[in-house]
Amino acid sequence: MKDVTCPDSPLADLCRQRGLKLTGQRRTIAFVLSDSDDHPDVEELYRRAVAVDPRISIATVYRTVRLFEENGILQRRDFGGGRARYEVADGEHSDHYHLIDASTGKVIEFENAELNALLDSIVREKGYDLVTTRLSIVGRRKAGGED
Amino acid sequence: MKDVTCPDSPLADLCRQRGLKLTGQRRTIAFVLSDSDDHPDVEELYRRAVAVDPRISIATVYRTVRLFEENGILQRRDFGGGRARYEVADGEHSDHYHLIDASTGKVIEFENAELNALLDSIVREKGYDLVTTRLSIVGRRKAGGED
DNA sequence: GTAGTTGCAAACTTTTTGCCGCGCA
DNA sequence: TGCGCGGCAAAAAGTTTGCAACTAC
Repeated sequence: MKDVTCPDSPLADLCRQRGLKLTGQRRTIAFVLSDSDDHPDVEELYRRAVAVDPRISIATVYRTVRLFEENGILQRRDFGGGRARYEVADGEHSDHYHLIDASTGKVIEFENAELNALLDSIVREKGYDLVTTRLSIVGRRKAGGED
Repeated sequence: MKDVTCPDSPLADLCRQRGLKLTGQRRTIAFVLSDSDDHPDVEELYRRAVAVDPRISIATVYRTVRLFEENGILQRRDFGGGRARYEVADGEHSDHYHLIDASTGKVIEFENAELNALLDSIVREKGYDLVTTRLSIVGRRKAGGED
């Protein structure tokens, strides 16, 4: 009995496109991920997935997250703090970066074309083609800034 | 009996300057670190330290590395691969970045003034003061490059 | 029908911690 | 001499895996 606990999602489609079996658990995890615009770690992902369908174990979340990463569906990020965090890989080219608030740990995403170009030229000059950039800037809110 | 297993080192001095007790183990670890220009993880550090003085436990390496980090002597880096890696913090301002060879995993350090300036202005524009930058670029050696 | 997937619990890996004797300042 | 440090081994925290049952295709 195919007992659908949650609807399809863009990530579920991607999953099919890559020829991966779309099990109930994967559909759920894909749904949760499609619905997230932050950078959850595995435990947080597990919490959200269980809220949708309690028949998911954390081992499955780990396995799925790894599978999705290997298939270019997810990207692993490391913001310090010991646990891996994940976000949807937005195709080859909307490179974005992370500004981390030093006091709150909050992650702010941003893009910057000039930065893209500069990084590209630096790497090229050293004889490499740019594959991925991982940039996190830790910053402290300037005195006089709004709360 | 003060039984010196290894000489003082720039990091040992720094250690004293911060008012930290300079024990034999710390001197050894400081020595090993001063002597390293790569990015060892704790286990590698432990291996190198034990080679100098076998009376060191891995717990001490963990404790020392954390202590040094808290005192701005070391910086923790995350190149993926699960374990934290460390390098000597070169004072406030010789910010440098890492280019990681996608095929070999080799880490190439570089500096770039233009990049420093651009990052600084980006962060400032968002109302923050730059504290630290963590930038790793993964690149693949261009076809036709030397080996 | 079958190969691939899941849940569970146990194993593993990396890092932290409690306790007590010891060494640095 | 006193307070903090280090060794040891056990515990925590995060992640992976073996196995038998199950499910998508």
